[in-house]
Amino acid sequence: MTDIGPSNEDIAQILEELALYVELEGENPFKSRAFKNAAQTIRGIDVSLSQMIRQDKDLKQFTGIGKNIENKIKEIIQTGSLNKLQKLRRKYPEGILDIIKIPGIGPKQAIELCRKYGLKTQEDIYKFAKTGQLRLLRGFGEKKEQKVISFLDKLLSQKKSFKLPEVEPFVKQFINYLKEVKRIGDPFVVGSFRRKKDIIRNIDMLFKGSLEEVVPILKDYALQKNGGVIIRSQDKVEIEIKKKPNITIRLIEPSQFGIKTIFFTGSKKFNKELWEFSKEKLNIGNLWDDSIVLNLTEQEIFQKLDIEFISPELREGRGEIERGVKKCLPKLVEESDILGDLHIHTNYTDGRNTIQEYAQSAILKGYEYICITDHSKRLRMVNGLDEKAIRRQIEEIESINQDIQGIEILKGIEVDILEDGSLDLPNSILKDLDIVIASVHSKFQLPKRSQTKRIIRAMKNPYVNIIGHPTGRLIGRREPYAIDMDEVINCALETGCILELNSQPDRLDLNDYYLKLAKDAGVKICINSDAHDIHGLGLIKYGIYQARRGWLEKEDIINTLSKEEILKIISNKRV
DNA sequence: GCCGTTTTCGGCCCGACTGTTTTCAGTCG
Repeated sequence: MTDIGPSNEDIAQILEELALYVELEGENPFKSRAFKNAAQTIRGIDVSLSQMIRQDKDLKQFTGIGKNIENKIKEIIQTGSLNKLQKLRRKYPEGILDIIKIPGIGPKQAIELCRKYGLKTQEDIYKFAKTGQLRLLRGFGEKKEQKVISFLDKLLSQKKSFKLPEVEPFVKQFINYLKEVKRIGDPFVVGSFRRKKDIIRNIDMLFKGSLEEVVPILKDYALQKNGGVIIRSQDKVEIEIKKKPNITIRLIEPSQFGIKTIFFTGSKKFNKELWEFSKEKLNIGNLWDDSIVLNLTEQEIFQKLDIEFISPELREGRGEIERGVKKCLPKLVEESDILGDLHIHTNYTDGRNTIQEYAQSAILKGYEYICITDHSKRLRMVNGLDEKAIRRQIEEIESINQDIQGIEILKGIEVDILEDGSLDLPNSILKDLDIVIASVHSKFQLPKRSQTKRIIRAMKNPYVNIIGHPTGRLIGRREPYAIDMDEVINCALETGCILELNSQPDRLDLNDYYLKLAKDAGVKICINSDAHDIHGLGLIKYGIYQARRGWLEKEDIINTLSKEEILKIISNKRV
């Protein structure tokens, strides 16, 4: 029997939901955090927990999973859910977890809004706020009401959306189900998922097959997931599963598979440009429906158009067709080009593994080097390091380096950029580190002018090598802070500062658009995992996706270079 | 909840910010 049980991501989501309810219950806050930590750990594990349980393997080997959570995971895998969670869901109004997601409203106020005022969904809150009633409540006022309104204005107007890593396991499992269990021929994912966009609203898939053949299989699958199937037309079926993106399945004539693959991979803008191009090039009316492309594969169609094959990640209408015609598309970076990770948090601060453990994992990943970059002292909440602690860490790294084979551990820091652009640590300590990442972790609301000045001042410090997550966005939760990216890019070029592509799934910062801007200007990028445990090193793959969308080649990225070459670049800036 | 352990229970994430409750609770990073 093929694995159709809960994926690790599913389990992580259930534990996260539990964490929220535990918070609502007002239980020991550390309990809630334990569930969140476990969820985070599980996201990073690349073996299926369902499989591990079947093989009777011990889950307690993972940090953050003890006896209790292990039992909960077993229950999730065996029953698809958690009794405790079901009870809690019944205890509170359905929308309460969405209410907590509104910035400025926490568990205490969410409960009060529900219990006292009967506001049970985000829509309820929105209406209440719009009529000026929210500001009258205890703990609210005009400003807070406005904040709530502007957040919900944006959120309620858009369709449900998902981060790529959230849907990846779901899609994989679905394909596996079709191939292994049902032996459906060649399910093929297209659309934004194939283009590896950071946000996915819908999964598009192509099948060769007939409605009669496919629908019962899809219904069977949807049933197992408590979802439904909608037949939209003779060649289009949609699967709806709660808390997952819809899957749109299109049934394609085998002779048209190639051209439909291009069409449904998109993007719209790319399609329009390709369509225009084909009209002239091949002297045809409609590329999507012309006999000239029948029975051709996607590759063959590009050949026919005399265009170099354009990777799906590039198909956004940003000049890729023109470059394809000239046969000079970028040779996009691959994960195997990456030789090391330069942004890692250990248990000195908010990371969950030791330097030693990271080193071992990095060796297994085939890295030549890693750089340890814990937080600086201002971030007290995570035990940010002061000079003394850094000295201690430097000593430990040097001692490990003496004993360890096959990898070099570099000494670094992720130092906070303070409000005025000065740094949270003096140069006297920064100069003793191999790599300094400087990041903004506070005062996100500064006006554009001041925020830009702040970052530029940091970049001009000779010891700052990399600007961490340069726009500070948290996908779906926090907008990027206001900065003049042109100015930042220019300054990076002038100072030799490197911009980070942070691979955390909710950051992916810089985004694809800015990456291309930076690349075109000649600014170097560093793709980092920002790992908080050893499994987090694997997140680099999402950074790679984004890098490819941003046209990046191996040459644009510093951590494709050897350690010696990187250190040379850094010492150049310090002169 | 988990972890580490001097194996049985105490420590774990604490301080700044916000808006308004005027002396602080709730929220956030």
